[in-house]
Amino acid sequence: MYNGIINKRILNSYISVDCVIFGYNGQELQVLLVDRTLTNKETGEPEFTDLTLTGNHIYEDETIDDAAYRVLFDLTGLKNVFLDQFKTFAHPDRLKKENDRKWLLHDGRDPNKRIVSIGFFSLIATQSITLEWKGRNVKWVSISEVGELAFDHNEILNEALIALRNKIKHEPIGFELLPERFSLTQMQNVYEVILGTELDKRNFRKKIARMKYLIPTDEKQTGVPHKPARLYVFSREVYEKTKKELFDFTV
Amino acid sequence: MYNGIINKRILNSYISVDCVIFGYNGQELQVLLVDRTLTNKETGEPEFTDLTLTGNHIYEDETIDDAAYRVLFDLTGLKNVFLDQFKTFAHPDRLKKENDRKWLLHDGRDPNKRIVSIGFFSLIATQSITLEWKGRNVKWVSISEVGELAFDHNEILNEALIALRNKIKHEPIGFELLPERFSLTQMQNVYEVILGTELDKRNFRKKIARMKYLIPTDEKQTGVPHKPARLYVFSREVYEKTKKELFDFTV
DNA sequence: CCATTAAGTGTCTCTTTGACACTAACTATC
DNA sequence: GATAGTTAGTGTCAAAGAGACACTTAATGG
Repeated sequence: MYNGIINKRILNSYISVDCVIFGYNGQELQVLLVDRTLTNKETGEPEFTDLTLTGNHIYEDETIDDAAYRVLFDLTGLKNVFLDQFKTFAHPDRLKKENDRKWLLHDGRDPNKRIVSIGFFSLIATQSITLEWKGRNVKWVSISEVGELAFDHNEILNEALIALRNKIKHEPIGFELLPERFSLTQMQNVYEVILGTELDKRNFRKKIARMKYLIPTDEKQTGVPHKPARLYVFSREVYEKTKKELFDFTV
Repeated sequence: MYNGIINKRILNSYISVDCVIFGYNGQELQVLLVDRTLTNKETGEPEFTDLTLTGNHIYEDETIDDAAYRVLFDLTGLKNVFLDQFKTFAHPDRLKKENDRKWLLHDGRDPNKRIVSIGFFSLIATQSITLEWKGRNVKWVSISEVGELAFDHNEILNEALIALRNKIKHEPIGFELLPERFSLTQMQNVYEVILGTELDKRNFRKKIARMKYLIPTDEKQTGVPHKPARLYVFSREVYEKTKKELFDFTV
């Protein structure tokens, strides 16, 4: 709602992108977080530690998408990554947590300066990366185990999850979290952890049998102590050909 | 894709909201545009004229949503308006059209300064407003008749349309474009013009008969030269109660 | 070779979709 | 006040999709 405003100075702000990077470890949906530890300049003792999403400022000559791809590339070394701009955050108080103020001061930044952040979410196959980012520690954290994050990053993460859930209901993006070749059980698990539902195996397979862009290969799992699953690949070409505007206005 | 960058100066920018305001005149989907005419300071002659979306800068103490509601309120006088933040635009060249440069110079603004714009779309019942906005001319233009707009506003409008089409497939927002009491035929027309499809009257009614939040009233149309239609109202309470997470991952 | 484990498969019922055509109720005009 | 014009409102059938449900198969490990 329109609540009125206090002063009429026009907001002039740095612009950053924040990327919510989702991964899947075979069991759970995870998110990649940066471990931020502030050491006291005099004593060298760690003063506080917490976790943030990964983000960076946008440069002057750069598009928003380029900035997001750059953040992802710096962090993961990957270039062709699924990325979706889902929402922009600019609440006047979004950097006002005590630790955040300390951190910004430590970085030489003005903790009273508002920063607008454009939120992206990304899906990556966790097998494909090694973690290192500008000397900071990054780690995978299961969605269910994410505690309090810096800034407004809990809000950004929640909105990203909502966007992800909505998107996966209508577009085939689950495979982005899986290796190039994957089994249908893996795919089903991805849907289950994202949507938080249990799905019936046979019904799930009936459903995706209609999706012609999931192509069975001759390959099977190896080294598993049970019947090995057939592996599938996602065909973007087939997908682009077969997708149509679907008319469902459910709800 | 990540194309590299030319300089590494951090983007510092004004932030604006741009609102794509959709309306419905009983026949077509329309959008509210501002007629921008630049008059030569010396001769008083109009130098050029074009159309823009409605937008404004965000103030320092204001949330993004507040700014968007403020823009809408200033333009329409309406306070409880459907509003949806759909995408943020900040391409480095987005203000680089010739007329835009002239316009910015005329306003005393730096035409080389990049401005980040947060895009919203809004649905309003056109009957409910009278048009006046800061002395400028605003007018309804049918979607099919929108020509070239200022800045990157064609792109913003296109993205807004995509967002609107996606949203109306899954959430009951069509009534936002209609008077408080509306007929089912009106509702069907709204879906048809937004989705660009023809719908079967009986099937449409079967479908929305399941939507318990469309409540028939005792009232009927008057003054129409044919059988008068029953009027319905949308019940937000019923909607909030009956909506559930639907599990459809079609496509 | 036996136990364990996950893969893979079919049927039935119920709901939803989509195609299709006539009667009802009001106004305007003659 | 009869008639023409116009849109409202309604039901059925066939095809497709959703959802519930249980057994056999193929690998490994001991």
